Order: sequence, then C-alpha cells, then structure tokens
Amino acid sequence: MDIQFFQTFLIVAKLGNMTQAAEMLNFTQPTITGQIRTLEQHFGVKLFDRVGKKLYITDAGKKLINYSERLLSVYNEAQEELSIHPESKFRHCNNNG
Amino acid sequence: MDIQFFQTFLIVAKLGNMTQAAEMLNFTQPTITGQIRTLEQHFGVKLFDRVGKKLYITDAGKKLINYSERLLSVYNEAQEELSIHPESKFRHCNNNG
DNA sequence: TACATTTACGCTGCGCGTAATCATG
DNA sequence: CATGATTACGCGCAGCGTAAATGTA
Repeated sequence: MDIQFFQTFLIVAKLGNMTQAAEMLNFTQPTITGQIRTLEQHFGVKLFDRVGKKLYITDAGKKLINYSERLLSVYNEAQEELSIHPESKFRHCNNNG
Repeated sequence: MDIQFFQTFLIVAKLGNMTQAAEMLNFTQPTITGQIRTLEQHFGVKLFDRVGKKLYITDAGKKLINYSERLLSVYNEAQEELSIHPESKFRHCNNNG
C-alpha cells in the first residue's frame, strides 16, 4: 500500500470532491477513483457513499481520516528529520507535527 | 513509497542480516537489497554501513527505526479497526499498539 | 446540457525473482 | 570454498492518463 493513497484519501475526504482533489494533487479524475477504490478493497470497507454527484464519507471513512493523518504525520516527520531537503509532497496536510 | 519497505527495513535492522530478513518476509535476498536501496535513495541517507558481510546501522537508520515502528503501528491499528479480517502481514512487529 | 464519477483500455515503470558477480572469512 | 550483499536482466502487474460511458440535476 502506497502512502500516497492515504494523502489522496484525506484530500478527497476534506473536499468531498474527487475532481478538486485531482487538481490539487496533479492527478486525473479517474486516477483518484482508482486510488480510493484500492483503499476500499484493501481494507474491505466502503469509504464513501456515492449519492448522485455527492460523496458522503462513511463511518469507516471517518476512522480512516484519523489514521491517515497520523500516518502522514509520522511519514513527514521522518522526511523532515532524515532528509536535508525533503520532497515536502504532503506538508500542506501535516497539521499535527 | 510502499509501507512494506518500512517493515522490511525494520526486520533488516533488527536482524542485522538481509538473508534472514528475506526468509522471514518471503522475499529473496536481492529484493531486500533493492527495498533498502529504495529507502536510502528516497530519504537521501545511508541506512547501513556495509563492512564486509556485516551491516551496521547508521544514525539515520536508528532514527528511521523509530519512525518505521510508529508508521507500522498506525497502519496495523487502522487495519485492525477497519477490516474485520486484517491481512496481519505486519503484526509480528507491532509492539506498541 | 453540464458536471462528477466510473469504466475501458493501452502503456510505462516499478518491483519482483533468477542468475551472475563481488567481497569477506 | 562457503556465505552474504550487490548487480544485471527480463518479466508481470499495478497504476497512470486518455477516451468513452454512466448517472444526476
């Protein structure tokens, strides 16, 4: 499981919109769909309810938000401490390091 | 960056031996080398000093042990809470959840 | 019709194993 | 020569983008 997928999930969850998440992350819309689907299949849970165009996060999704934040926080912290020049891909979402 | 690589790193660091790590993780020796190398290149640091056949973990490596443990801990916790039947690939190393 | 997500599909690159090579004791 | 790490190399598949399809307002 790539750490990137958790970042994607966080952005989608917070924006409630895959299109905007795709733009923010410099991916395409179908790629976002695929990444979310990969997470859902991996954990065996549905992360969003798709009602029309709207995304409603599920209870499992809400839980994963917390884990994703912690995961990325640790990852970013590692990058910042180990690397002199971290890639900083996820820093905009690291709000508890 | 795949979460698996952190697990591999932890095992190698604790065993001080890539061959044994490969056996434990059901990978081959060259695969372990590649995964460690990927981590080293990604973070831009050397994780082990190779002196003959011996591996000596570097200061950066020692730091990454801590981050890897925390990362896998969060990941396993997520799996255990979200999935009814987690894959449990990393449970044998999750000692602080 | 406009907009957002999903599906279909081909392609590229990463990561794997096998085999060969290097290096130490 | 035995053992362990690395390098070389080919292959398979995961994940990407483009294009088409589906579904709502």
